[in-house]
Amino acid sequence: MATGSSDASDDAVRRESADAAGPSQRCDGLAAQRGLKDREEGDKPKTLRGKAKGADGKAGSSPKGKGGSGGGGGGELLFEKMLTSSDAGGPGRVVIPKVHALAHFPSLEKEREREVPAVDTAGQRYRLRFRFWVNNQSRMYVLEGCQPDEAARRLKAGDIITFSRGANGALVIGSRQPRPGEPKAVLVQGPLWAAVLNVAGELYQAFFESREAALEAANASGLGA
DNA sequence: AGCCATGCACCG
DNA sequence: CGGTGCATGGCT
Repeated sequence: MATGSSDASDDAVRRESADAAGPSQRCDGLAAQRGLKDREEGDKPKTLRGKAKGADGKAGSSPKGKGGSGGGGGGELLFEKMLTSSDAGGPGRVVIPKVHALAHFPSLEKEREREVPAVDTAGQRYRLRFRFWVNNQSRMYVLEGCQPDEAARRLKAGDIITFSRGANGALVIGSRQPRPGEPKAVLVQGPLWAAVLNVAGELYQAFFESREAALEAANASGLGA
């Protein structure tokens, strides 16, 4: 494969989808994000991968042993997801990315739905339903019954919901705010373009209102070419 | 080719 | 009229 060189430009510029009718929230400024590097299977800008272990998010490279977190104090982080407006808005249905659904939730090979007991970090217990919808020739996995938790935590689109496994194996739900500088792309509405910029040797992600502007900035920063 | 966000039709 | 389940479309 001869890809190689200018991968950056293609990967760097990606369009954010517009949410038809909504409060016109313009991004006139510049949202910067440091440290882009998650890249594994099907990763979406909206799906954040948890690499932080129990303590603060120190960017350490862990050699893949599962129990890395070891004693942390709270539980082993399974994955987290930034809530979309669909996740947070209505009936409390949270779409679970397939890879995580298959990895961390009970298999639905035979059942169409499965009850998943869960506890939040405050000790409140919830009864969630893990199920799937048929979509095209595949499946879409959804966690239902999240509304109480979303309400209790005042979760809105752009907030991050975390799924951990407690010591007893129970599913633990938590949430956190995106750290400053973390992409809140889901909150941005309207047709925007993003570019990865090289600013003084540090990588940033910036959003623009036109593809041209994004490309121009990318070129200027030295990553476009 | 596939995923997922979201709209919406249908059914209670 | 509200919610479930689905289909479509945008994006990777």
